[in-house]
Amino acid sequence: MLSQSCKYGIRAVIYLALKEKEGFVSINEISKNLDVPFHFLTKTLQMLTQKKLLQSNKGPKGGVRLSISAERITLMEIVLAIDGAKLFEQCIIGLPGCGVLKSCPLHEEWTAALEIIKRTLNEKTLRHLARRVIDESLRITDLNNADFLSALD
Amino acid sequence: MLSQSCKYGIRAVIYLALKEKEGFVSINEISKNLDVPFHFLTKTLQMLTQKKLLQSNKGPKGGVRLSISAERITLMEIVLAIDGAKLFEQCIIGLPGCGVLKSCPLHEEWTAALEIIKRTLNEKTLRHLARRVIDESLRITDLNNADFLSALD
DNA sequence: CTATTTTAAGACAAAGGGGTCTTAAAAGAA
DNA sequence: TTCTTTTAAGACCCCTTTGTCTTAAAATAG
Repeated sequence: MLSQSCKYGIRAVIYLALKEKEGFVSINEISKNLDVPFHFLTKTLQMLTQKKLLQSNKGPKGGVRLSISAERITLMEIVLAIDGAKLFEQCIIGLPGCGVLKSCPLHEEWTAALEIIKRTLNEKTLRHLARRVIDESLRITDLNNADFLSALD
Repeated sequence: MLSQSCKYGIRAVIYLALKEKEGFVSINEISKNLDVPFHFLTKTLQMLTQKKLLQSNKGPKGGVRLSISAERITLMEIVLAIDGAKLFEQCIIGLPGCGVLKSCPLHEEWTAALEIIKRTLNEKTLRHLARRVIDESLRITDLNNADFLSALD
């Protein structure tokens, strides 16, 4: 469904949304708290930086941060930046031109499921998700957010 | 979403449902009509044979056929036989234990989309899909079914 | 029995994703 | 300036998926 890169990336930007007020956050901190491979995460976040969704700074006090407010970034923007649009364009059984030319026998149902997914990704902003993590104590880490959540503010 | 193997497999079993009355169909015929790599398809269909969804026979007049009537085989059975259940068990952002332990902030929406997909796969039988291909002239090949459809009966 | 047709099985190659490691470059701290 | 911290970039490896090819085994046809 989503690539590993994209999964890590989503969790990282929610993390950044949670720490929005703190400015630049080092990728090292993110990778440790989310238990995600450092260099691999670095590449993914680089993509987001190149697409202007993040800003980065080198050196001490450097790191990455959201380039605009968390409520103005949707999940769809993150997914498109990392995985591209192919997920939303492919026929479930791989027929080229399905939906344009004659469709496959699952086209209708697959389109309906995709619509839910697309709507969710378009509607949910990083602010929404960060708020859920705090208010409903949902999580973005393997175990518990407790360690870094308690240090928020 | 679905593996290439699974996509080929689904198209092949719909093909077999269309030719249900004709008994054993050679994999060579299927691979040519669907434009799918022969040896690769063979392995996938072998899996379906091992899981008793297909029957196979060697030699002249041999090939594969559905082991039971097309209306008694759901798409879900095909997908589970080829790709397994992992698609339905994984968290959209890869958190282990999501839904069991504390959930991720997308759990609710992802579950809803998955439900549509699961319901479709469980409800649609090979008979349904074959009928759609005929009645609504939908397709399971890259171009057009015309060549083998016209030779049905 | 022999030859042919077909699936079964397994070795192998190619490509991509995931992940690690090393080096470069930039920025701040001393 | 010099050292340290951090992102940037790229080489490299491993594993899985996809796909090809070869050989074996079974079944039919003659």
